[in-house]
Amino acid sequence: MGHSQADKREGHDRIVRIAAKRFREDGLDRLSIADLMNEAGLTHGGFYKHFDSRNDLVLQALRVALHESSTPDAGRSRKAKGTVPTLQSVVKGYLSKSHRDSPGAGCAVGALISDIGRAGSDAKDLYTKRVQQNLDSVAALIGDPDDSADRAKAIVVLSALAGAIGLARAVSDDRLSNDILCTVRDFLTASFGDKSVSRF
Amino acid sequence: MGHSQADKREGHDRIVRIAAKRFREDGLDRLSIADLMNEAGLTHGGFYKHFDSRNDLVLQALRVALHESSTPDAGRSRKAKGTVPTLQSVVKGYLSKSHRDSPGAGCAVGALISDIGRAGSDAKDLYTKRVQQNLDSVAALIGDPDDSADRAKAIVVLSALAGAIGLARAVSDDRLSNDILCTVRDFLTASFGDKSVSRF
DNA sequence: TGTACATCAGTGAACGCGCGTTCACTGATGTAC
DNA sequence: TGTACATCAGTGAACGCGCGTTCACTGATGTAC
Repeated sequence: MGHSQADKREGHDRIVRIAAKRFREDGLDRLSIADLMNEAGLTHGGFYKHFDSRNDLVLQALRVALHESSTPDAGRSRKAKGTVPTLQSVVKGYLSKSHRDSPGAGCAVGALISDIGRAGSDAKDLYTKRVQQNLDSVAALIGDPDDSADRAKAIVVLSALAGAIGLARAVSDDRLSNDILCTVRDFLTASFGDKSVSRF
Repeated sequence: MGHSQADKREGHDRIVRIAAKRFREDGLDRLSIADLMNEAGLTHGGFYKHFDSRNDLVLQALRVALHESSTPDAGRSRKAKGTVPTLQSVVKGYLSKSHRDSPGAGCAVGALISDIGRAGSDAKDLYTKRVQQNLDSVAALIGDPDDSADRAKAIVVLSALAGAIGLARAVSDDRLSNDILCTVRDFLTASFGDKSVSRF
């Protein structure tokens, strides 16, 4: 338990990273400061040496969660992360069982979709920027990010991805959950996967 | 403030309906029993004459929320509700601004998608049944609910609807929010709207 | 139809608990000389 | 290089508050005679 400046930065980062994970798993409301600090190996009193308030933490952790899960990477396997992403590889990773079962390490746009609708405007703004960036990335994978038809396709892809991962996580029937993952994955790769053969 | 059996039933229904609305607006965690009873015109102590516990309320209200928002109707305008639903009319209602802006009166599958993933198995089971029913309804609108290709299309439609309404609510940029609504609406009606010209 | 009585929906004070936040304190860190 | 001192990350008790839940009580309802 050091007291140096480097120790503080390290502790701060650890707290934020844990929160970024827990928020994606449990939503923005359920994580208590005592639990968080305990998980970080600290006591709850020190929290305010790092953050102005709980809401300050939410914003910082949300920023980190959104950052470490930029869509083209979220859910992709470690192996796939070294390679050049394609729409196929992104969709395959996003709608994988491992991504479904590890929301804390996955895409915050998908994991927090209902929560952000009820959150403050600062959180919504952060989220919105990430969605815009994701639309750009996906549009670039499909074709030309400046082409409005490709942007439209990207909107459809993002909506289908977010809806499918959410439904797959919500549903208690394993067969149905897997079915949602596979069906939407196959549909998106078939419809948008190949730049030259897009049917939309 | 009557004390008759009819009064009790009426009060019970009122409490559950208010909860069903508030849960869709604010999620399953934020509604307090005191607030709920107050909104129903009662005092908090009487709550346990109606429910075993808060979780009992959650389950009853979830059941009602899921029931009064079976997908083919959720979000459809009052005018449209009298007519025979088509995929077009359902999609149009679901991805309308009025549905986006009134989650408390809309589809619980969309409004609670993140929340149910973190809820208990009873809640997940109720939700899952509704999703299955919605898949059947949508598959019937597209073609044959027993045909696996039409079922696959229904899965895509439901995922896109849930993702689009969630994103449209989460995003703070009005232009983007409207764009998501319109783009996904146009895509779904163009791709699945006409039974004879489906391209998937 | 009228009376006596059991039931029970609704009331509001009270409970223990966990929450976010504050604060006086400790002791390692980093700096000035 | 060694010493004195200011800083400040981390500690843990304490705060007020709102939560879900319990309970003794009230008085209208519904029933038995």
